[in-house]
Amino acid sequence: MLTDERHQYILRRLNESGVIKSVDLIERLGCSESTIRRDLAQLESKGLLLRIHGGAKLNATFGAELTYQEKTIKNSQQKMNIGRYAVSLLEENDVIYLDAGTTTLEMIPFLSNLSITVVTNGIAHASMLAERQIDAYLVGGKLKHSTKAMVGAPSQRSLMNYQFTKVFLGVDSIDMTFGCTTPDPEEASMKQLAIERASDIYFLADDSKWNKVSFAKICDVSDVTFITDKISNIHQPYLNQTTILEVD
Amino acid sequence: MLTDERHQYILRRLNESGVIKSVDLIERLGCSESTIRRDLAQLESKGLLLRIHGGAKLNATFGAELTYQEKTIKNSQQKMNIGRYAVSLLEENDVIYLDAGTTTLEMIPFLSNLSITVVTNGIAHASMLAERQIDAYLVGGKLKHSTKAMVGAPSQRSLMNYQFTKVFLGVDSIDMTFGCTTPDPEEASMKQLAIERASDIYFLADDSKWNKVSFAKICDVSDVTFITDKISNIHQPYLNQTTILEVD
DNA sequence: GCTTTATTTTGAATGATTTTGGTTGTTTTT
DNA sequence: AAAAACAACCAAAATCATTCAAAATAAAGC
Repeated sequence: MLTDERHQYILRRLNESGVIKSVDLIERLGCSESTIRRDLAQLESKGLLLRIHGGAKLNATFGAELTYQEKTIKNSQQKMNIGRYAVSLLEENDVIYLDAGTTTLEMIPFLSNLSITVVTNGIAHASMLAERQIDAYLVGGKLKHSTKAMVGAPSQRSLMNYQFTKVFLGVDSIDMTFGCTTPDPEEASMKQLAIERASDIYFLADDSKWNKVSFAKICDVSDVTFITDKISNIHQPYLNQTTILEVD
Repeated sequence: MLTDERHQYILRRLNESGVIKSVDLIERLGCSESTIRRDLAQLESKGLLLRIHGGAKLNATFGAELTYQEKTIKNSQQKMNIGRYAVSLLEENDVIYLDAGTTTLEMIPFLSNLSITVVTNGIAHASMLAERQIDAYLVGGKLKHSTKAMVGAPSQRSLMNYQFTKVFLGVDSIDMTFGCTTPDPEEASMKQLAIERASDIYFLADDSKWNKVSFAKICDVSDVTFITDKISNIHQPYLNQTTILEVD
């Protein structure tokens, strides 16, 4: 990984979130503590960020927005944690399905050097997998512009050619009574089909997804396993009805 | 491989991803470290990129915001002309196949606002088509890392679901007696299959592709129509045996 | 046409420079 | 006081600029 790539990643991450931990950068970028420390020192000397104990934060000129940013930071760090945890569930020679979506995208940096095969319906996912030289198959079909995902009948037919050991899906909304839902019915169909093609189904969901309902139903909460954080926010009844893996 | 071909490839990769590693270029272009270094130095002196330790990045003045089209103007007038000409052949409601590869990529900027449907096996193509909100279908199958193209048996099966009005293909080498050839047999198979699925077949080829031979044969020169420039460089016998459209 | 002679391009070798990951011991936080 | 994070340093690795000879290409002459 190039120095400039790291710098850009750090700044991007910082801009969308406001704060970043060194340990997260070390793990996510896959380089040593020294390197990250040097990166942060260099960026600070250019006035692009302020170092704090344990990481760095945005230059204080944007002070007013900090509260909003602190929210988004959590989301993006959360997603990374969820991604890492999801990958830790994998075993040698697994064949997994990676649903299109930003949360599942966070799994890919952790997939390098594992002997697994990935099937996905996300263009961004495919591109990232190719760059990291991970064995991957892409589901064919109609390209959905807004999410760069493959959906529709041909995609579903294409998906039926495969059988998976584990399936990782993103989801928009989770509700105890209405189940898992998402705005686009065609995406919901794809997810349903994937669910039928493996026994281990994982939904990746940060805490913003809970207690909401969208248009199209995917499945009931009792059918799958959730990988999430902030289990404290989740209403008690969920815990009895579903399997929830908490990411620390 | 010609100097200009390398330069164009470097700039294209740069436009796609923003940064590029020297080692990647060495491996992909199959030439020595010195050559790549010289290339990068030359392109930097023209102000087309900025060298960084380990590779190069986009010139900040070009910025990420410049459209693909604008950047291409500086880089490769030739291929852009070929792309524009190819698009001028399209009619309302055409269903076309766009082969993966850098030359066919040049068609996409001109496709906006046409009511056509595109099928492709290139990840980069799909991404670009989605950004421009062009109706597109992606062929499923195995992802080839180096070219980000879909190849192999599942892709071929996937391709057989479609029928096209026009097919646009890239090609590595053209020779009057050996026909059209390309280094990877699997890519050759994909092209062959596409050829069978339409009556109007166009090969996009700048003048560096002529009078060369690669490993895997696609078809004879008499079977297809070529879109090219610099017709003066092309040996006379070609003109009798094939259809060649010259781009001005 | 063919051969010989410049010119350009390329790849390898050298040593200088930069980047990197680990180690040390110190400082900060809990 | 223990754990985590830190800065400073060092040696190994990667990348770099420079040089030079071989190879490929173009030009000139026959």
